[in-house]
Amino acid sequence: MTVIFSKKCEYGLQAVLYMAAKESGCVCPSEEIARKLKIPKEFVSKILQNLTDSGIVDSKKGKSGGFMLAKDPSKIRLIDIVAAIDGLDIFNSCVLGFPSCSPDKPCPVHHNWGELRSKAYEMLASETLDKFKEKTINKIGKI
Amino acid sequence: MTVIFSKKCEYGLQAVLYMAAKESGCVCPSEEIARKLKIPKEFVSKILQNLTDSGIVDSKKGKSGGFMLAKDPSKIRLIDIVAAIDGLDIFNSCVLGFPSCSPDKPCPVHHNWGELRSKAYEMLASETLDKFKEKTINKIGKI
DNA sequence: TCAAAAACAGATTAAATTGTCTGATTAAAA
DNA sequence: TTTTAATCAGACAATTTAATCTGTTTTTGA
Ligand code: SF4
Ligand code: SF4
Repeated sequence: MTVIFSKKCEYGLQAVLYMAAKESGCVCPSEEIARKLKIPKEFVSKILQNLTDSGIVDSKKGKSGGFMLAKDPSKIRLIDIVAAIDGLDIFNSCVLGFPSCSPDKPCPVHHNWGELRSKAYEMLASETLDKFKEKTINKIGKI
Repeated sequence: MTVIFSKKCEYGLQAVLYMAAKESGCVCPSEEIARKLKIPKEFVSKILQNLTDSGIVDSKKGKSGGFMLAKDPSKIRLIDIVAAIDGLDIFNSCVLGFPSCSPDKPCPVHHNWGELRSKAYEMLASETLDKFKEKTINKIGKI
């Protein structure tokens, strides 16, 4: 059951939050991330490779290599990860699945849903990763 | 790309809204619903059979048969359809996909997301189908 | 009575998503 | 210099979801 984001996106968000909670610049191998978040290693590795292409994370090959954030946490928002993985189409789509949403043909829940979409976007766009550090540590456990 | 609900659920919601927009008690064959909503006939038929089992719609077999609402539109809420098809688990799940959500281990967006979930639930639970008639007609076209 | 049109049941296929594997390349450390 | 541990690329497998098909039963209306 999908809430909003694909598994790929959920794992990507979790992984990036995890990295942001560590000392800045420190290198995390995908094995560590997978173990801490209890998600498949190869999968998270693939996802982080994607995010590397998107310029959100950086990677270091070879022994004692791994992934790290490409920018300062204060420069990364959750919505950036969502945009890179799932895209931003959800924020223009209808909950009821009606095609061609337009203001002159509003669906039955248009007003409410439009507002919720905006709030959700705002939630993901207004704060940067550095704001989440403590809560991430509390949620995931010791880092 | 799933917004929140599965295709099954989206189609179910649309079909029920469609039926509620017609004169009460009138019979809609799945072919008509599929044509008007531009969704696969066999699929919507399956979904309405499910909703029949759930007691939300009723069916009439044989020639000039079809589906109809089992109760008065003022007795049906959108959340009832969601509950019957996708279930209500989304309203207890985390957007970030973290397991075991609990108040003492809130995830980084706990407060915001909790509020959005409640608002979404409210949107689907507070009004009954009869309130949506006009808007549905405007959205789907002449009925 | 009988042909047509519908729901219904259940099997099957198709597509998308999720997860795994293999091997190549790279770089650090022993 | 060689071993080890990592990313990376791309194929592959498994699972879930979406959609279709086949046939049966039921009912109406010609
Ligand atoms: S106008 Fe209606 S159909 Fe379009 S997104 Fe808003 S709620 Fe959905
Ligand atoms: S507490 Fe955190 S993890 Fe749990 S549902 Fe709320 S936001 Fe998600």
